[in-house]
Amino acid sequence: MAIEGEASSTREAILVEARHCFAQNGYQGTSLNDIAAGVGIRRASLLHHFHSKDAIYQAVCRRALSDWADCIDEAVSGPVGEGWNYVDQVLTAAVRWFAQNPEFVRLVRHESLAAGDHLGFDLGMAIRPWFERAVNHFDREMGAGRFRKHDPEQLLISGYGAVLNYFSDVHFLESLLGRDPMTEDAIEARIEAIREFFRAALEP
Amino acid sequence: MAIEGEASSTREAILVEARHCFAQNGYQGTSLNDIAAGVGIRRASLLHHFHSKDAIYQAVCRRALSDWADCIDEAVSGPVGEGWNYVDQVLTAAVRWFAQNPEFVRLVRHESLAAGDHLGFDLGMAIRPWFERAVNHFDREMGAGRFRKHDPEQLLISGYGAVLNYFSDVHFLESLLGRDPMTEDAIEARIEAIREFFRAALEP
DNA sequence: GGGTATCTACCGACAGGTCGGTAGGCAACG
DNA sequence: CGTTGCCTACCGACCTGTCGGTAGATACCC
Repeated sequence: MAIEGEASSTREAILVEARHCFAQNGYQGTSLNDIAAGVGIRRASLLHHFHSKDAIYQAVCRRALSDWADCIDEAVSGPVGEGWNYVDQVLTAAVRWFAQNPEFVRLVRHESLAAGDHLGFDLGMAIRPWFERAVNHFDREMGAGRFRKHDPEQLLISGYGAVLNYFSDVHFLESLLGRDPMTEDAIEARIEAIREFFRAALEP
Repeated sequence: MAIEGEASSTREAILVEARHCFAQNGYQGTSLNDIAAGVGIRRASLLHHFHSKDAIYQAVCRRALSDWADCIDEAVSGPVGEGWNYVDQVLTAAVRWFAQNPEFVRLVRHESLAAGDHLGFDLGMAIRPWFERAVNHFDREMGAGRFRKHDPEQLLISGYGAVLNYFSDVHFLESLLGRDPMTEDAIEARIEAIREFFRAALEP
């Protein structure tokens, strides 16, 4: 259920360890030896389960994306509400999920930074349906006067940046703030700040 | 003057090409051959000017950081103003500089994602003085009632994410939006959106 | 002639990937 | 029951290519 879990089969163990390595050091920064060592087998044995490094990476990405899709689907599963409370509910669920799955966030960041070479998947295309749905929702709400008028696309891009950055650049924040940004208290404070900030910008 | 400029000496050409490569593909994803090919010399000739890959990277980082410091120093060089206009002025200058120096942004992103291995420099420590200065400014302004009350640290972290992300994840945005996010019009729209969003959140 | 800048040639380390082979589980068959 | 054949999981040895870095020769320039 949780994306950062334990392993049963060797294949599972490989996926878990590979996600950890790729999230930590990116595709280029991870060697098959690193993954194999983490699992406790040799490199040749890795390639018995996956026929290439690329195949491992894509499996990791596919799994991560599907976990995330589950989170979003669950968050928006109920009836579409109106006004701040509904947006707040979805936003909070998403942020909380990111906080619990920092490896996913770092994987995404590495992927979207990797740029030209489409390694794992086209992240933009994958997210697009949710993005457009959210844009339409904001359009409706702003049109109905329940939110102040902003460009919904720009708003979502800002939110995406403000949220994901916190969990991907943990090391940077630690040295900037001089404290651990991933303690339970710090995360709760961050969630609260994001909510307040968006509420301030959105509520009429 | 501009960070993305041309070269006079070979050493300069190396720094320019290296910044381009490191920004595009990160430290691990850039080989000395890549840089040398871009400059038009052999790898061994690179190492005549810089005694190691690390030395090149650190020189690039030092230069980039100092260029950015110049931008900030200039933006806050005048007398410290009050209220939204002053913040708006500094914010706009910073965003505009990021828009003109996307390689700097990608360099920073790669660096803050690289995490454990302090390759170039401690970015958090380097930015800290400006960060604290900004926190104090917001504290004063909020205390004086000229801004709505927020946690200044959280506010700045949100802003940092909302701003930098746009220029670092260009490829992601291109496939998400289905259009080029770096055209002049798109950038102006982005700047406007960021200003409006922060104004909405800050102004009482 | 003494530097400076560039080159070719080379090195050891390590990358991803292949190959041949081994140990053990398991079902079929005499 | 024993043996035969097949399968999965794993391993060590090896391949090719690329990496960062070094050494020495050469060409040019003051």
